[in-house]
Amino acid sequence: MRLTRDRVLDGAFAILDEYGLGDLTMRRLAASLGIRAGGLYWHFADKQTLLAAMADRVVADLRSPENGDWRTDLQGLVGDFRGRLLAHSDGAELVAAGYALHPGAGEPLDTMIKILESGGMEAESARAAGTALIHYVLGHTAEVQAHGRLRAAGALPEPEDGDPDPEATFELGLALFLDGAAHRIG
Amino acid sequence: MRLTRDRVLDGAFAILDEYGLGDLTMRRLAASLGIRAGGLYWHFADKQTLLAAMADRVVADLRSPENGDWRTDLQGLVGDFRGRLLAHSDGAELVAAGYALHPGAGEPLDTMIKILESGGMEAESARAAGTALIHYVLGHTAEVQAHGRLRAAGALPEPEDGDPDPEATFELGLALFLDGAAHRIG
DNA sequence: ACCTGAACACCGTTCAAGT
DNA sequence: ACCTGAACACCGTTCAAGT
Repeated sequence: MRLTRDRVLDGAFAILDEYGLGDLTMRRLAASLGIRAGGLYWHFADKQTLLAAMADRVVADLRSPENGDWRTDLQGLVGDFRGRLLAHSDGAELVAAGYALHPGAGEPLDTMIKILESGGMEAESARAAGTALIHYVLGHTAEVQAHGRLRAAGALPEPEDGDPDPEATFELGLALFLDGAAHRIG
Repeated sequence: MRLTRDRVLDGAFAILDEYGLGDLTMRRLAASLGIRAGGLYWHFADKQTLLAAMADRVVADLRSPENGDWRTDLQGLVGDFRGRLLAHSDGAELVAAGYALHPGAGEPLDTMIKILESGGMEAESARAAGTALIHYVLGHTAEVQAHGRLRAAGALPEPEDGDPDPEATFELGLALFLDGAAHRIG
């Protein structure tokens, strides 16, 4: 059976989730699909385009809630966004890399801006706040996933009882951010 | 003359600043130093170790101000940190990559925590706040530098008059963050 | 101690040619 | 339209051997 862009992406995610971003090579992907590396270039212009398409799929169709309470809405969106990143190995790194290409990256930023504006925040502040929030989520999640990878490889010790829970740390940082936004809204 | 670790690092920064992180290869670096690629492995265990040493040098000896006003101190530290990243091409990406290895990365995080605690913030909140702030600075700066690189390569249009100034956006996001911290301090 | 020479096991990408 | 075969121009890393 001939391949489609979608089936190539399916194969790419299979390798990503089983072996990680570092082992996702064009030659390996091609082999897993039963073709030669050169054949992939009929479906995607280059590797960067393929990775961008993967990033797009990871964050596609994020729910854009409409409860009226901006804080709850934003919290829900961030949780959904973060959940998508965590659903794939190196998901945050993948999305962060694609993020540099098409600046806005559309999906999460625009919705965040809308939510903040609906809460009464001025346009330019809302853009800055949304950008900051996305950088925070991407950075924190990428670090969590990187540590998980290193730990699995034995390059990092197992977490001890004393050290901070990443989940709790994330929520604390998010709360801090939301407090800042609330202060700006007034 | 025989090489030292320091002179290898000098050569690495020369390539980084002139050609970018993507062109910083072991073979290219060796050639610029007048040796073969294999010779580099006497000075550094592998490329990752070399990059980590570069990242350490970028953020080495950050000033840790002590004015008493936590907000001014933190703003100064962040400005210094960000300045260091901007001083080298792809500086933010370099430091962010090294950041995943030794989690705390020492330098900026510990100082931030101290400043926040001196302002009266509880320990766990201070750690979360510092982590969030570093992710924000790294993420925002990496994006600014990536756009600069893409623009230089003609892959991104020149900035128009209407669109937001990255510097102003950064300051807005930082102010928002500081407001959140102030709220938590009470 | 510091580096060469040469190899090993890979990469991404291109492109004429096949079907 | 979709892919092969084969090449091009690279990578990081290892390691016996040289000086």
